[in-house]
Amino acid sequence: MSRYAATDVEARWQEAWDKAGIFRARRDAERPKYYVLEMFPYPSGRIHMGHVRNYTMGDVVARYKIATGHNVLHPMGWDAFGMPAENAAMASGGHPKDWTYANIADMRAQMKPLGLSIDWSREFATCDPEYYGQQQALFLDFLEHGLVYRKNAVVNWDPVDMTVLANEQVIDGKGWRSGAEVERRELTQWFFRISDFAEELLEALDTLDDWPAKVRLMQENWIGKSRGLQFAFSLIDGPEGHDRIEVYTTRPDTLMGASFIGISPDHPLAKRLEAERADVAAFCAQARKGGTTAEAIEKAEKLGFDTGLRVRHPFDTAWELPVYIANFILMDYGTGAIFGCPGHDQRDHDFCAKYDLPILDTFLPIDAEHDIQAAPFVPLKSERVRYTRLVAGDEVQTGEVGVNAAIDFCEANGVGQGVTKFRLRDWGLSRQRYWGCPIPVVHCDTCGVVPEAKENLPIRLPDDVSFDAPGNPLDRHPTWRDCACPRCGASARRETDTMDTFVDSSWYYARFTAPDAATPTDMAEAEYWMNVDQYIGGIEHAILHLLYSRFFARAMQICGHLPDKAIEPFDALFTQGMVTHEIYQTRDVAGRPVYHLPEEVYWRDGKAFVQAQVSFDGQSVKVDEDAVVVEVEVIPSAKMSKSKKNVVDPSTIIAQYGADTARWFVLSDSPPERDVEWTASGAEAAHRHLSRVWRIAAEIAQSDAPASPEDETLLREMHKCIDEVTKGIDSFGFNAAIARLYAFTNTLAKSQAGQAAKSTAARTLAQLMSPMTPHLAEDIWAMLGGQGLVTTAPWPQPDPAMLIDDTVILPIQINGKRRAEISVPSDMPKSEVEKLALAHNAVVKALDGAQPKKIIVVPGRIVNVVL
RNA sequence: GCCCGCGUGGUGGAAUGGUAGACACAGGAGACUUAAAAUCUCCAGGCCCUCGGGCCGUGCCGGUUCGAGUCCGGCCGCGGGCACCA
Repeated sequence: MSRYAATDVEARWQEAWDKAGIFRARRDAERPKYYVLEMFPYPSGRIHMGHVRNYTMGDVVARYKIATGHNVLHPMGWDAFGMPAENAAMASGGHPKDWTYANIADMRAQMKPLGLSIDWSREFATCDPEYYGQQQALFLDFLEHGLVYRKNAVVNWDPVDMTVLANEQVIDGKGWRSGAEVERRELTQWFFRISDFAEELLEALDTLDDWPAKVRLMQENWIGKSRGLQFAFSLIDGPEGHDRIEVYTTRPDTLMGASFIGISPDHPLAKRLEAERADVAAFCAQARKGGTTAEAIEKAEKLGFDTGLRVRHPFDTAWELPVYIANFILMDYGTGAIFGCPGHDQRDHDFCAKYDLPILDTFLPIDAEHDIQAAPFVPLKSERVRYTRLVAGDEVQTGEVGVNAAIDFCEANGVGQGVTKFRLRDWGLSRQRYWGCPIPVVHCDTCGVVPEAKENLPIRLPDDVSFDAPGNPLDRHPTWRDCACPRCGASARRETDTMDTFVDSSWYYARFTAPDAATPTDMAEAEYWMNVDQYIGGIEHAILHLLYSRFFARAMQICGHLPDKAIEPFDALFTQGMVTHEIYQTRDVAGRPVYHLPEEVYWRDGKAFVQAQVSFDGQSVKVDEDAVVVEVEVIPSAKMSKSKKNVVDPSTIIAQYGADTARWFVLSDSPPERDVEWTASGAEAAHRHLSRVWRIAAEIAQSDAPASPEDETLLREMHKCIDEVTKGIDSFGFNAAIARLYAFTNTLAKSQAGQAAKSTAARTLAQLMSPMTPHLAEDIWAMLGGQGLVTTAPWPQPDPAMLIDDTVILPIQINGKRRAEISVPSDMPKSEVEKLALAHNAVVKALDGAQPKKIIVVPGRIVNVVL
């Protein structure tokens, strides 16, 4: 008997599926539709194990849904714009477009051998002009509907590379590429009005029952709804036009503990003073320095500048408070001004200590001493406190009640009003980059900012650009900017900013429903295919991508590009874990880590070793055979990265074992939402198991064993397996489903049943395995005379009668501890079971003639005798 | 600082409040073989044992329950998200 030759077999079945066209999705009113989507990849050039895991999970779902009679849409595309392409161009002198399309071709070639049930006829890349042209059309529609606007905003500006940097690209206050000190600069940028949807995006989270609670919570926190009081302090002798300072607070119950007013360096009052006074200007310049990252902020010293101005406290006009400009106050949250309450806030306490301002309390612990001068008293909102001053009254109550009472009191006394604020800010989409979707607007001297005419779309990126100088190549292009004003026809300039790449990924799922449509979507197709029934991807996109997509779906619905039902585009979301791998590390003489490839490491007595590495001047030099052997430090469960030398290339694995092995392994060892560690032995074991299944099936195909009493037992096991595997796949319990398949394989291997029963069992096993290991399943199915393709064969149904055993083994507990067991017919009435249990030796012995206090019989489960 | 999640054998993990450790990895013993590979069989939480079994055991302490890995409260540890957010 020959062995299972995975690679040949897999290529053959992929061809068969292709020929049969079974993954081509077409509208069909007869069958229920099912849209399964995995987050599309960035075309870096190589697929990695994370991709394999992600797309395999999607494929399991897709194939299962095909087998259960659904009309499945399972598309694939490329998130193809972005900085790596430009960086590669700058480094090697190529063109981002060539680099990107070459990478797409490479990755597609690596992906196809996985045997995914993808409808490749729908494939597109976001850098295709056909795609980004439709994105430009969407932008124009958004503009018309007031969903996008232009305003000045403070950004991280790299003065050397001459571009805006995302917060993630600012490290220690310096640009990640140039190393230059990042400046906060005000630029005119385009923004999506996502904050207008804050309330709706928050409330709709409650409807997303099939999303992970964790993701919903993260979005909830990101949107950051808060309720507080907005009111004004009147300014004494302020500059003209500045007679009050508006502040927002979530703790109005601390209003009587105010010590100072703080305003942002970007506050209109600060700017006014800055224009008039050199000392203020110097301070503001100092305060604006440094990035806006968490890290930069953490290190920055809290600085204040006393403007000399004073305000009056709203509840006591004789009470005057100083106005400081402070570097820690943000202009784009609340009103850009705060009142400082040192008694109940650590930062304000530090600030007041530093600038010698009074520290007052407004409430204290109920039954403990607290020295407010030494430290602020910061209770939880739910903690009960003893109020000591006005506004919330002087009763004992929780902070939460105090806040509400304070808002009511202030409103009743004409001091401000209760307001709701959100942390969510509008989404700045302008990027000073070449490799992105051009923003389709024109700057005209007479007409101002004018939307491009739709018939001029797509506004294509020029191919002839150079990356030899910093800044945006579109800005430097000799002719690309020149155009005619769509409104007056005079010569005008194109906008050279491109869109944030998150825009590209915010609507691709909708485009897949009609990838060739002449408008962004085709409503008939969208009506049929939307929503995505199952979306699968990494938790790292829990906030930005998923929130942006939710916003985009709403915006597209408003513009008539999506049906009403699609405002929440993803019905179910699954976030899968990473594929990790051990790191093998030694150290050179300077103590710096040296990493070793898995194949350099060998194991003895559970310890890992490599040939010694000797280092001269930090250069690691490998010494020859008879050199010292060095024990390696093994760091488990690490993210795969080239620099740590712990990357496993899927293509290598597929060449060695076949795709089914890789697919089986990434699903088998851990629950899908958790990380899974890739191990060579695990992969080998997976391969060994698949070969075994094939061998068992091949033996069955050639056997002529007659029917036997064992048949019934085997078929009962089979139906239980169908039931459990089906439930496992339905609930994303792929690892549990696979464990069940292992168990059933063992049963089948040992069974003495006849050929007919075994053949049925093996064909069913092939069906149950087909979502995970489709090639092997087809091969077995064909070998055992299955009709057509196993991929399209109807999913097996468990026979309920076969799921119930005639007899069950019932454990008997005495006082909750397992002491014995009895075998009883599964339909035996409780009273009979009780009698049997009481008659059992162990029970009689334990009772010692006494009556039991209580007997609990859980049919089919357990008996508990309480003494 | 605020919010959330998770702690089960040597390892990954399984277990609608009902026999804890399924299934697998690594390990051990054996069969087949001249040998190896491949394959197959068996063992395997810990501690005792008169070989029937007994005691302990799901991070720690307590609670609810006939019964808790699972529910509740507190602690310890690890991981994740957010954060000059007023």
